[in-house]
Amino acid sequence: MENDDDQKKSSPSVLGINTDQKKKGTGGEKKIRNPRFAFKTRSQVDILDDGYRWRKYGQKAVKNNTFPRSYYRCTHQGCNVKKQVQRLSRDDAIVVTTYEGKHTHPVQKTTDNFEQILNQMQIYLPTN
DNA sequence: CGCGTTTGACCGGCGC
DNA sequence: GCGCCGGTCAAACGCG
Repeated sequence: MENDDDQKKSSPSVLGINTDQKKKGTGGEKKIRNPRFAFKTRSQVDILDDGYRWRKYGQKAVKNNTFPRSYYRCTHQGCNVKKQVQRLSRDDAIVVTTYEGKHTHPVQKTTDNFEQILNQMQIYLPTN
């Protein structure tokens, strides 16, 4: 078998993905940047339905925090938006939701409840 | 049946 | 040069 490479994993060849994750180019520079903004919400659950569908792709513990952080990604065609949810170690009742990227599709669910959540959430603009 | 979720393992970059 | 950390992906399973 060919094992040449047995190395496993690897290869994302077929995926072809892309996105732009990091790439450095030579200068080219893309115009697009990933807008990042975070929300501080007071909730007991990290799953806040903002009207979009999210798929969890990982969970890792954070330093300085006894609670783990959850990574979510938007499952829309052409919508490469990423979202991360983290709980404050000091206030387990506070949930911080960070959105990265911009949605290319409009929301059709508009959860009214979400509107109420906005009422409790505070906006955080990274020192960006 | 399809989708979403979970866990483990791997990779790259950086520091010293 | 090496080790460490963070971050992401893959596969498999269960549910409605």
